[in-house]
Amino acid sequence: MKSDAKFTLADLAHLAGVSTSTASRALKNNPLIKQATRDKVQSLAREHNYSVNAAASRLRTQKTNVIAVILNLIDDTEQSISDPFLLKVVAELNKALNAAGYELLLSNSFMASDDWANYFITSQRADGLIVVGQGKSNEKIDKAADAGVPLVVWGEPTTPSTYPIIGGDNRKGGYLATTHLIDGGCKRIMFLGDPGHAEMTERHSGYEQALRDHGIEPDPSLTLPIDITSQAAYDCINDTVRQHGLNFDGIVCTSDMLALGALKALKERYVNIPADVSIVGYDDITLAELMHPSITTIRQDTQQAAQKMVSQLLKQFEGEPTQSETVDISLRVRRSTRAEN
Amino acid sequence: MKSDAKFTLADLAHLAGVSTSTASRALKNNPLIKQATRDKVQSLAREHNYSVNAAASRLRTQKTNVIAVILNLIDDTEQSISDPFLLKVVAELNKALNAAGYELLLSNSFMASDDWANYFITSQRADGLIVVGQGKSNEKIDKAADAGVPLVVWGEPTTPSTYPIIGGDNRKGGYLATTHLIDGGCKRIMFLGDPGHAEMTERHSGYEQALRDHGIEPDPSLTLPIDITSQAAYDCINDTVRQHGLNFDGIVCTSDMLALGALKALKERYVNIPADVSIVGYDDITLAELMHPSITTIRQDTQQAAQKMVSQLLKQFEGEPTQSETVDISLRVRRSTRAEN
DNA sequence: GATCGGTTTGCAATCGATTGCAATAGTAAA
DNA sequence: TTTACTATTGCAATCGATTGCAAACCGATC
Repeated sequence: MKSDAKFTLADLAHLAGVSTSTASRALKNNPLIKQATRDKVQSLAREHNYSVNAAASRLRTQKTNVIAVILNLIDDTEQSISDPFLLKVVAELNKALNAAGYELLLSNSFMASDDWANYFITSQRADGLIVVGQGKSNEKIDKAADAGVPLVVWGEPTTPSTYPIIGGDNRKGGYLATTHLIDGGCKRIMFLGDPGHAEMTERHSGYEQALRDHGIEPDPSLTLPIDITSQAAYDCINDTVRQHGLNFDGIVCTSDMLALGALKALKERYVNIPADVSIVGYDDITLAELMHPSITTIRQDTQQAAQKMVSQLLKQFEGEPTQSETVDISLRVRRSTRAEN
Repeated sequence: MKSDAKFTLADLAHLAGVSTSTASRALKNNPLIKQATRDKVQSLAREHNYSVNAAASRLRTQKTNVIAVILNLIDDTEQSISDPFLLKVVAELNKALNAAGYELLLSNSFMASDDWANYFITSQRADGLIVVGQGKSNEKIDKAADAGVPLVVWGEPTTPSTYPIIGGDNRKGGYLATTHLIDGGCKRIMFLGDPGHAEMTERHSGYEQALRDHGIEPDPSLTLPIDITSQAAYDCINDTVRQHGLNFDGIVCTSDMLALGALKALKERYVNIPADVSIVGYDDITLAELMHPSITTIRQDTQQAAQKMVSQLLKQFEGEPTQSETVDISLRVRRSTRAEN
């Protein structure tokens, strides 16, 4: 179409026969401006494909309308990047942010400099941060928060913090999963996850609580600390079975990806799921339902999560107080666990 | 830490006892400036956590160093957003872009206005676009390209276009997959995919070619057009088997997600994979290996893809000519297909 | 000491939109 | 016709960094 020299507000104003101030106000429907003038300017703008220069606008208003979303990956595990759950969260965030008039700048903890406050905020690249995943240390997050950066985290909501943390009720999740296995008749239930994560620690507490509530003393040897990748789960199950035989009849996994890895290892050994071993996953990724058997799991409402995160972030812009919040979780019973006895 | 009023280049320059011009040049290691001055300014900058105001810089230089990545989803299928493959591509793009000094603004075809040129480029939100997925119509892409937007697409590379398209050799992929099934003894091979996609059409051509090359006349009734979601594949296989029985012994799927859906449907009917029916997927997502049986698939090198896309985009900034490119693909043989006869 | 070539630095304009405040137009009342 | 307001509009400064061009500086040479 057209690709003339750039068409600025000044040009538009000139065409409309008004000043740039009027044009600017007219474009944003400022009631100071007469309706007729507004209509005229707006239609000319449309006609000439005018669009506000974001750089100039940001400079002047000191507002970017951009939120940086940081995937706070643990190591260079790569794997974590392919966890569908994280990406579902990002997709939902994208939606929620757009609905609120913000754009999403994607980043991750390897890429971004360590000084988030400076890199994103001081430099006016974004107005706030959403950190997906607490990681094993809160150092960078705390540093940014201390510097006054508007900030929300997806993680374990009960973690003491100066910023709001949104997440599922992980203790309850662990409890639900474990109880479900017990109800299905499991006696020796394994826990698979990375205790370095606050979320996982909580799930583990729920797990132990459930056992005790049902008169089972937790056996520490059944808690296996591993990275949250399916490969790690696969290897871990293989090792365990090789060394101790099938000394468990249920597994609580801290993510569906782990469940998939465990499932694979067991199937290859012709262990019947769920008859011999029942498995519960976490997150309810799409794949959970597609597996054979489909995987019983704890679903976290990612849409609600995204909305809460965005809302808590916006509150900070308004100077309102914020707080950590819990999103709904629920047990999705499928075929990888036995029906209640 | 500190949260004084903002610290600008002027402040920095003042501290260093130089002008802003000198300070600006010193920061970017401009050889015009004496080394000693550069060092001084730079160390002061570090000391005071100075960081360039991106908005101001962008306004002045007319360069944002941001690339918008648009997930060009078909409908509001939602599903497509959860396809791990697309997200893997985005992750790789993020890496490649960062390496080239760019940031990634994430968007999708529902969110962004229809006028990409205006919304992203004219408004100085980004310097260029990377569109992931051709979608069923090239309308928006063509429109943006016509407007002179630097642009790269992930799609079918042989599509005639004025912009570079990066993608696997889809015809070859379809051919490889089909040939592999034939080699394994399959006689009646089904093709599952959405013919609305240019990529899928090519894969289908490869499929037909392979059949003919092996003396099999393609049976049109074995080509089933479906949306690219596992649910669609699941339903489709169920319908087919219900209506016609198991009138096929191999399936070429245009994505691993489809393969998963098909696999599930067949397993539920106690069809033995691969003995009764062999399945080949496409994309080699992480899950492909974790399934039981693991899924034979066509792997597309996403890292290479991302690098090529970024490189083709940068070329446009340099005014150099560009061209569509093909990325490596390869057959990953796993357990969902029979060994060669 | 004046001149010259090269090295460093600073001046001032510029990118485009926004907004506080002043100015003008418009209307009704006096 | 003035006055008194109110409804509209415009002026000009501002956001912070960048850069073409001119100026200042430096040591060396004549």
